[in-house]
Amino acid sequence: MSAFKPLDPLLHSQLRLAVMSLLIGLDEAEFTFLKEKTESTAGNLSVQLDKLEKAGYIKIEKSFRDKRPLTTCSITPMGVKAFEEYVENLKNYIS
Amino acid sequence: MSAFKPLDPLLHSQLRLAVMSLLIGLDEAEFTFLKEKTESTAGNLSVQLDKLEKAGYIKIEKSFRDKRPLTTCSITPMGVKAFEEYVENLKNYIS
DNA sequence: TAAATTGGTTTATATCATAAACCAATTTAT
DNA sequence: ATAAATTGGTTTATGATATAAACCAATTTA
Repeated sequence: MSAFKPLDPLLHSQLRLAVMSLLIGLDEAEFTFLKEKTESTAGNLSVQLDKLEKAGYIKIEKSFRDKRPLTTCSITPMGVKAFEEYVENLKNYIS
Repeated sequence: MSAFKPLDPLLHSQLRLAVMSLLIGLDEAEFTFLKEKTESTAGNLSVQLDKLEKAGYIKIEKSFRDKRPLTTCSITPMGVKAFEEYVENLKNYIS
């Protein structure tokens, strides 16, 4: 019991975890919203969103609004599962 | 409320967190015990213990037992505080 | 006395997080 | 009209980090 299960390295990152934490409670979120909430730089956020998308944890949709580019993110079922598993595993470390 | 407070980078590491998690429940622990429990390599563990010690989070004592080197670790009050704060901050991310 | 084991440390490497630099388009100021 | 600033990002560079691999000294076993 209570062994230290490995923590998904993709989620064990402050910014990516914060993003997932936000997305899990929302239908979708815009790039700028995530940037504000996480207080990250655009560059860092862009890179980390890419990684989450490549892992299949989030979906990224690009469109235009008021002639401006608009990036919208949402968590996937895979992402939800990964997040929940990460949290479960983490509990062994902090309880 | 529920802002993403920064996570102490020294604790936001799987192995170091596991070590702290073990030490917080014990008076002291031997190197080999930590190695077994965390399923880490000796090299990795050695490096991470060094970092925790340099941060003042743990105390490392070296002695001999049965003519063999014996490394014993214990958490410091500073370490306890840092761990507790880390856990508190982490909760914003996973709840 | 050679080989294996114990209990580690040091070094090398590959990955990661992050910031800095950049880019295209739009809006605002002159 | 055009230059400067802003928006909404992406790409690139770099320094830190985690980890494994190599190493070392002493002891024990074959």
